[in-house]
Amino acid sequence: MVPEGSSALRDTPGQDFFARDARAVAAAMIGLELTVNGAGGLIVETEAYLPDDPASHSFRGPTARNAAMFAGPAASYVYLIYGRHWCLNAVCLPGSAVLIRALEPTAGLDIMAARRGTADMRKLCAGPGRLAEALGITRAEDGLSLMAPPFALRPGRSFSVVTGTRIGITRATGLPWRFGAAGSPFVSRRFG
DNA sequence: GTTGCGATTGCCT
DNA sequence: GGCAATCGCAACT
Repeated sequence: MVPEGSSALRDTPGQDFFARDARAVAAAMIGLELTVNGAGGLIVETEAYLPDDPASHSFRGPTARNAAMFAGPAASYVYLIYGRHWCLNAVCLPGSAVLIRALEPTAGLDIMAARRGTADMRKLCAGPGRLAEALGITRAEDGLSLMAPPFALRPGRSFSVVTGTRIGITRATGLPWRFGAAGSPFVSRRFG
């Protein structure tokens, strides 16, 4: 029996896994192992963004940038932030997505260290921009399915899930839509 | 056509 | 803790 409030998935996520409220998906993604061309790790931090959410890129409807957010469940949504960092999302129901914010590195450590220019495991994938850089994600991956190569998502480890407020946003602050693996040293910021 | 700014990071004090 | 970097997008004239 798995304790309530913890993550545990036995099977590889299918489209139905993503076709749910983004908050439920964000919590359920904690503990999954995500790799891109063999490099990646366990998801330890996520955030949910919804259609009627002022902080979401989809808030004002479809645009050129956010098209992937309306491409259907399990699509990736990759965007550039501050002119320098790529961020990876998992699309859920139309106009909603889960920002993948941090991984506990488990696979392809050498290539991720080379891409990041550091071997510090704690900083390899701690933050959405760092994670994308370590996995080699750019605009080229925008709109691709997370259920097919180069992506791979499969059961990893069960964690107790904690929540907090989303990071770095200026609108709709205060909502507890950030999810993390309790006690993980690989998150971008500690949970209060 | 122009302008303001962002779901971040790394370097500096 | 403060702040510059850097550019594509979307809002606005």
